[in-house]
Amino acid sequence: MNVVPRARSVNVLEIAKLSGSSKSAVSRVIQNQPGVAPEMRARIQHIIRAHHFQPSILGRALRGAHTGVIGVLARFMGSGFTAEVIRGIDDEVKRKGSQTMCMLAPGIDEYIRSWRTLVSGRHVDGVVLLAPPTDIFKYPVDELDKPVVLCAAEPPDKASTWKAAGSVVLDNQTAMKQMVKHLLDQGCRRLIYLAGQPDIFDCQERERVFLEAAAERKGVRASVVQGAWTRELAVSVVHGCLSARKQKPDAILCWNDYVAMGCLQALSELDIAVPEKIAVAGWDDVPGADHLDVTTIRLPMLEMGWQAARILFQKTNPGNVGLASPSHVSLQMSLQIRRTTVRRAVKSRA
Amino acid sequence: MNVVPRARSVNVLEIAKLSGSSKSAVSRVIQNQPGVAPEMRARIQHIIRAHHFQPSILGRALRGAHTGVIGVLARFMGSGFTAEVIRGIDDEVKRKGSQTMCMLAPGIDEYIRSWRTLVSGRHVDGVVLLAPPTDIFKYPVDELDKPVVLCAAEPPDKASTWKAAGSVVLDNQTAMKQMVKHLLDQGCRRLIYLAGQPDIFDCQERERVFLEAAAERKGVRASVVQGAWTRELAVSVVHGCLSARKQKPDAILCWNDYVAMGCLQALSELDIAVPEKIAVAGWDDVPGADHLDVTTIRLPMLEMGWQAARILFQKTNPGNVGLASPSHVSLQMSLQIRRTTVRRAVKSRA
DNA sequence: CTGAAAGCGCTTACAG
DNA sequence: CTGAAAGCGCTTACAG
Repeated sequence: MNVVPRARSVNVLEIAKLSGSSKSAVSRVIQNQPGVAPEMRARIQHIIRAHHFQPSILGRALRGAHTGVIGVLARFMGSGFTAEVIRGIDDEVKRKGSQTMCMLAPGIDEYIRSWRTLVSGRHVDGVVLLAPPTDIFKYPVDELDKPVVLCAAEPPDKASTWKAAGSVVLDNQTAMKQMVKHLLDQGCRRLIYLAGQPDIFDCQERERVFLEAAAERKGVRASVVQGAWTRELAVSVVHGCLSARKQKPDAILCWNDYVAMGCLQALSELDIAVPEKIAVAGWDDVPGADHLDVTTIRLPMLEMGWQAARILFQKTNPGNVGLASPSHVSLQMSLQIRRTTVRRAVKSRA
Repeated sequence: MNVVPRARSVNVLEIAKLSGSSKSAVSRVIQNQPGVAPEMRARIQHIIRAHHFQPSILGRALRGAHTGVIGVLARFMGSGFTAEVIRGIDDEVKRKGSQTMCMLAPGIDEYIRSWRTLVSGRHVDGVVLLAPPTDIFKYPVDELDKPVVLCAAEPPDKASTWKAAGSVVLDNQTAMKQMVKHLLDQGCRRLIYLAGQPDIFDCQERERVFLEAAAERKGVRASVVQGAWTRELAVSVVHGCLSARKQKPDAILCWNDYVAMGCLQALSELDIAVPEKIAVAGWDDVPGADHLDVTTIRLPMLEMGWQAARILFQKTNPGNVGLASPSHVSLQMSLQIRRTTVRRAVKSRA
């Protein structure tokens, strides 16, 4: 196959020739390094601008230098969560003059592969792992030479090679306690939790703290139901769940808002009054959840992204000593009380 | 700054040494090219597997060869549209054994910059431009050496340098005609269209075909209202719009479903019955639109992504002559009739 | 301050 | 079939 002659854009050598200097000088100017006479520096800068010259990231990357590109690895695009956190990361990355590159990798094998593509290919200065599959922690991280920040996940073993990674996590425990307290305050005593996929860190943690929070109060029955991962699955799971149990639950807490929608649909089909007979709550506060008046937990998705990018930059440029800000952040979520759980007299809706 | 000694992973030269051959042979094996003795080929393959060797995309890219990476440029992550189309692209790209890299670039300048990062950096074999700002067509495309496929956009001038680009567009005209016909069938005669951002191709086109479709029937008043780009803006725009007009509209068509939610909220605050007084329709069929029972237009987002990736591969590998499939595709959308527009007796909801 | 040279990891004519 | 060599675009010791 003959190689198509490529419309070559200008490169360092040409800039050097045009300015009557050398590649070295041009490179130093590009990076704002000393060692170039002021007049020559000005001349080179002029030529660079005149030709809209942008140094190739490839050459730079191959050489092992900074690329000005930050990688983000995510599993799914389906949820608003991924999209919104990426937006937060990108905000902050752009503010620093860098660019974001995202890759999608649902399964653990693809995840590892994409990670290698990004990192060992030296495309990027660092990587944000966004809600990685929990199996990721079985792989060592230290053989990789680029900084890593975890988003919505934490290594199980603090002593592992992962301890060098930064992290931004959600305080699931506090939020779940608030949620459970609210449901109990509404008079609910038989709680069901429709849990999410088991290979997601937040899902695991929420399931656990749900049971813990419910166990703190006497006379409360709490159980976890698996399999309702999507809205469609939730419909049939709720149907099955309610027909199988003698004693109906009086509250169903869902791992996300879409599942809550499926739950509401099933209850509507069964003619079960919400919230009178069964209270329903979701998680995430997706767009539309307020319009549907579903009680939920609001996630600070944008801030999660900002923090992740901030920490990554801190690791990427250790030069900026200054006031070292934390590399591990835990963010609070906020309970949004709406119609689907308010059973008491005081239905205060601001 | 001293360079941290990087944990070098194995490279072509090492594989060559280990197998007792040369870089050339290894490279040929990697690419399944002829010119290597069967036994040597087997030996090299064995070593490659044993060391989990993955050739660096950088070296390959720098040399101008295929990288197995497809670039996607998008403006926003906010809407489900972007996320879902990317998912479709990624599906198809993975099926071909390649990987997807996405970049976000809201404004035209960032868009151009990211495009150059992707293409002139030779990171990618080709690029999908997802709902680009319409200003993009002012920039020539032929100086770039990588294939391009447009998603949800078409160059205004078929004779421009853009004619080499593939495209997947939505048939806005047909869908809009169906929507307007449906509203007229429901007895509506005074239509308002809440239009989207003017630098988006689909928004421009839908605005135009809305007026065309309404003009086809006598006795129909149709007007376009600008500024209701988001759900929040929609609330105040609808308030303003209804207080300003003597004759109220009897149907409000919104450029997307979130805006329709804002519209419904405003009407609810004004105690205006939907659909009896005013019918409301959205566009996109986002998750939750069915639960809210909003009439809308469903977009084949996943298929849009599949098609874009298919066309791009066709351009990337012109070798696969076979049956050349089309490089320009127009996809149909489907009208979803729901509660917010059904004013006639026959309220058939399947 | 200045620039020639080596090298990052690959692929591809080219000569043997 | 086989391998040495050049080169993609950059950065960085190194010598002047």
